[in-house]
Amino acid sequence: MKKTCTYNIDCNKCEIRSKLFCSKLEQVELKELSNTVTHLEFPKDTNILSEGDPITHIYNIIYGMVKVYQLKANGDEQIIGFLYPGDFFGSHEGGTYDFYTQTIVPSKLCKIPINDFEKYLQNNRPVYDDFYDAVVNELKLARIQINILSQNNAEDRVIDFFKLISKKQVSYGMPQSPVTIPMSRYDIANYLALTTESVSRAITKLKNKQMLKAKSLNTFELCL
Amino acid sequence: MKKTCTYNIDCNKCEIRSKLFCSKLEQVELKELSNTVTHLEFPKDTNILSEGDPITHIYNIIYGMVKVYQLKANGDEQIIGFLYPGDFFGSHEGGTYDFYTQTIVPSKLCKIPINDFEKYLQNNRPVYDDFYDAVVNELKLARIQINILSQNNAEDRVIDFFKLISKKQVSYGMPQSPVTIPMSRYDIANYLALTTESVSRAITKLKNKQMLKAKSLNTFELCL
DNA sequence: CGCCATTTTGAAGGTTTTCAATGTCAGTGG
DNA sequence: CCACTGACATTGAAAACCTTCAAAATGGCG
Repeated sequence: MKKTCTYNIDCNKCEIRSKLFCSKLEQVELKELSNTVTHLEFPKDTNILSEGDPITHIYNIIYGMVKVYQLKANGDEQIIGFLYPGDFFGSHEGGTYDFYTQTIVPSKLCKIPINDFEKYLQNNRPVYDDFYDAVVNELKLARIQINILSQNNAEDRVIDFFKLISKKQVSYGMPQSPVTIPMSRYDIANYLALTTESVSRAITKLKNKQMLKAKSLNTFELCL
Repeated sequence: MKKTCTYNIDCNKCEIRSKLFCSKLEQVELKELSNTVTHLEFPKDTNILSEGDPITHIYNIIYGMVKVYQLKANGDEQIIGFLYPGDFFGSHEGGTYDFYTQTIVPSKLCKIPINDFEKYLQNNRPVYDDFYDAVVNELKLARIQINILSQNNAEDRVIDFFKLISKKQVSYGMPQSPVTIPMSRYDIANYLALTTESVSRAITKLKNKQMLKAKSLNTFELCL
């Protein structure tokens, strides 16, 4: 699969608009926005942007999933979040992005030029408020990750990871269980600051304890 | 030492105003603010507010130091930050605070009623922008902590902690080194998700490696 | 000066990492 | 259609590191 672009978007028909700042825009603004956005389809494992790139766009996730990561001092990557449809990334970092993003499954993104976005931010207070709330939410998620990492027990971290994904699913209208894990064991391990082996062993133990039931390699019934 | 209150503040004479949103206020607003703020002096280890308390005030730190922590699912506390003079805490959580704060040394705080603060937020765009930047900065600090915690090596975490404090000192106009550590080994350990013993051993090793030179129990020359 | 809290040091035990090998699954080509 | 391949996941065993529990040392403060 190759990257495909779509122009002539009609934002009024957007399937995820209700979840985004766009829902706060006036009809006039929305019509205007339709002319500046691009829809992009990316295959799995596509880099969208890198730390240090000049900020040019805001990206909304229409479908698929994106991982966000930083590089640590030693050069290793550290995943700081997984983005679901309705999530966005790309702003509040000053002049350049301060993280990397990569699709982990085939994904469709909506790309808005930063200048247009800034305009709405300046002129439309509800948009600004919405955006502000999004940052606060990111902060909460970061602190949840801190709480997860502060447990030095692989099993507890993995349990928390499944709970986190379960909650994410609920907030995106999916069922609480079973949980679908599109990310690789490597990505889970990275997010939890463990090795893939430790994640694998923890999952095995949880299955033995009947706390997880594997429906497939990436789907689990939760009994936590 | 007991808590002492001061009224009749003159915000124009505030020693930390330049570091705070107040520097974005008009003279008229500042005069008005002077009538609503209170200055409070607290001894070491005083709880200022708890998770779940209704949001009533914004607190600015004039001098001293405050630790911010959350309670984990198991009831343990998890420190998520240390606040220096010029830092503030108390908003962007909805109706209630979602963390605990406690002084770790004798501290003087400036307490602003949330209603007054919200008014400036609504009416004065630079104040809002300033405040927004503060949240973004908190997010960056949270992600730094994630990067620290993702290293499963006590020595590396402790090194990063010293570097972090060193940077904090610089941004508050203090020298890069020596570093002064007002927090207890317990607090350091908690922030780093280690035990006090591990922190102590890591510091000993770093001293042996000449990477740290202890000038006193809480002051270290850095050679990192 | 002496007490008490905090910090440091010690030894044993437990968990994770590391390195290696095996197992599993999807996609490819014969 | 099936065997093969390569990426990913799981399992195994040894080593490394942190935690735990205990004891000694240090430093602040009355």
